[in-house]
Amino acid sequence: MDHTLKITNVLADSTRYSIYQYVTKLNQPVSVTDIAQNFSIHPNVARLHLSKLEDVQLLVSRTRKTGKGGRPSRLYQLSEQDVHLQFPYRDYHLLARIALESLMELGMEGERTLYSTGFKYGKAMFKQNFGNQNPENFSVEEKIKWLQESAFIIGMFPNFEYVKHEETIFFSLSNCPFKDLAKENPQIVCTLHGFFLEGMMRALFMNIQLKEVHNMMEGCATCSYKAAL
DNA sequence: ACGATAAGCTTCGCGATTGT
DNA sequence: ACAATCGCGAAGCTTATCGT
Repeated sequence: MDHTLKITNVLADSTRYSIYQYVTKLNQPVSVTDIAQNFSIHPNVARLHLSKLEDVQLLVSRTRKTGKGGRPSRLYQLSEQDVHLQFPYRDYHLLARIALESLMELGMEGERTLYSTGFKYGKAMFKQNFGNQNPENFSVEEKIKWLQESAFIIGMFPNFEYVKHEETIFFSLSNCPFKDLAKENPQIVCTLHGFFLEGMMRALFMNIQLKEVHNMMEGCATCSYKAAL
């Protein structure tokens, strides 16, 4: 069967799609038992769903020795390989590469423009979703909730932690929407992503300063940031 | 080497849904 | 109305690892 058809077929099942989203958000390997418990389904069914997702390379699996004896359990996690579906066919990834390379040709000026545009788009992205609200009237916790919802819309699943006495928000991203491009040019793309995120946050927190703490391109499980309010 | 253990795999049947 | 397909659960089988 055509690979595209296979993917649509696999994701057409709502349980399977939910499992895929669950694994994406969790950003941790899951076992058949985990899925069975979380979705209240029989382990056989969970296994079937997971193996179908693996079949189309949305997930990959490996075995885990328990150290307790017994057959090792199988752990499923997100595939590093990106799966794209576009109808009709479009190649925005190629367009992004062309645009990025063109900007880099312009040197420092191009780089600065890239970052300021990223910032602008981050801010606009947030305002597009929640622009009608006045941030003045809301608590930090409520603002964080908005940020989280806004990030969900564009495929990021951040975990926020607000440390009140330090006036600081820590957060980590398990899924980078720019990962594909970041692999080719981590320095530029990750910085751009930082500016984009800062733009999003600046829509809510007027004086926020964002700093990258960990980067998944350097082998960390997530990208994490520290934002001083 | 072998038994115990734990987990995955296979097969079958049931019921619901969809297609002809 | 009937056939085909699919999701699901149960049961039994197989496989891989550990401890003795």
